[in-house]
Amino acid sequence: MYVCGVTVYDYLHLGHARFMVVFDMVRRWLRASGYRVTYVRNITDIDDKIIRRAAENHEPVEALTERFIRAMDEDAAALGIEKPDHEPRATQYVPEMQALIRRLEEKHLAYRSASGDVNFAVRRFPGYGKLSCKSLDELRAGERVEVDASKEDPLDFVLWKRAKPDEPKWPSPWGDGRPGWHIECSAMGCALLGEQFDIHGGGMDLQFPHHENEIAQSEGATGKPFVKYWLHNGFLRVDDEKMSKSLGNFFVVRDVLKRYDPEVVRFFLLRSHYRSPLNYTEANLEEAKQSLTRLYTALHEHPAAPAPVDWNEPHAQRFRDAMNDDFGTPEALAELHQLANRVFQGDPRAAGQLKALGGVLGLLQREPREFLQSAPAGVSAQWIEERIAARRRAREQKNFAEADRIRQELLDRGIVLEDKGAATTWRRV
RNA sequence: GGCGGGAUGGCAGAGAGGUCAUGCAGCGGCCUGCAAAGCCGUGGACGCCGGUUCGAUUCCGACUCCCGCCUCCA
Repeated sequence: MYVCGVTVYDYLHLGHARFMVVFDMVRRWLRASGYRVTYVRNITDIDDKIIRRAAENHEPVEALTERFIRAMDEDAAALGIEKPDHEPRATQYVPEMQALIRRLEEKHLAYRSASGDVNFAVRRFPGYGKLSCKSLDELRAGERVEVDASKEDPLDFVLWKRAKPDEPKWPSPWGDGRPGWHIECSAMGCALLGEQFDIHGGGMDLQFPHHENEIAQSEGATGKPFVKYWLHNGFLRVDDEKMSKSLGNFFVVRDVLKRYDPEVVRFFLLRSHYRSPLNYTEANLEEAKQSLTRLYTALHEHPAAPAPVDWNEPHAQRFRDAMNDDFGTPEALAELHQLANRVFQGDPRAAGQLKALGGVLGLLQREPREFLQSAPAGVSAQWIEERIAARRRAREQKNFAEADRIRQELLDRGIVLEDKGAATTWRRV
């Protein structure tokens, strides 16, 4: 499985988090289903925006990309995203890209333009547009952007860019330059997974032109079908508009994680189907938190020993059916709630299933207490225990006014108390 | 202009030709010193107009509205 990764010139935003969580889920489900999965997620570490940002910062390109790759790794790990098997960087596969471009030249699918770039000739590749259901004559290239007059067809895309002054460059048969954006995925997918592979993923917006171009490059060069299944995740929206850097309405993952537990964010992202648009609002995140808290509360009250999933059990069967039907995580999560209901009703086996099935989605693996008591701002556990002890003394003396005052004092700091008979436990709001 | 996707109860969000989504919120009860958590019970929905059908929110057609892509974008 190959998934188009991130161009590393800034911190991850929630849209990145969504595709990374989604394909992490896909990989986990395929693995749980018994498939051997090799997961490749590339890193684009050379492109116009990176070069521009590095220049603005007065730092070398490599320093910029290294910094943001490290930041990406931290954010991804926080969200419970497992490392892919391979994370190839574009700059490490320039020879493979050049070899691919040469094959395209031999097949007369690529040409050098007057500007010195090497372009792909879309009109000479018969299937162009088949993935996105577009026909070349329907597309309006240049309607919103000026077209390079040296292209044979306005929709031709660049494979190799002629070097400009003060930009990173590699020697090549076509002179010094650097690769175009689309060629890297064809080259790296081919290098790591072969000329044909099963699954290719990415965001909706990559379907055209990026993935269309990948097909043209790969199938043009090899003459063989490139990918069996294409998966495109829906967008994260803000106020019902696409969230993107160009619109400036994006939320950075690390900012969101200052306010929400990373597992809540993961849960929020899996609550809707991967192809649906998902609206980011404070209220939705809050709701995801409540919902996940209920599941952890069930595991807290009835601790479950680690155990494999019992796939013969009805809840697990429905969970599996939901996941097998195009990765239906909303229904699968509903099944988790059904199990939590069973746990609260006193079914001890349900807790084990709940935890095991949660694990399949990368959820519910923490100590419940740790989740329920995570990050109350500015207070220590000792102080909380001291207040609880003071309240217990007040209650013993039937001084309920004082007991309630202490409870409110804690609530004002985001701590909720729960009396279980004589004992009192606490959790964050 | 072309292509594609969507409209579900207060909110989020699944789904199926006629019996429950699920969670949060609401309401009644139990538990509790009072709460919280939990339990029991409960109201509330399928954009609009036609058609097919014994029956459609679920199928078909028109309409309205929303969103995405056609430019870098997850």
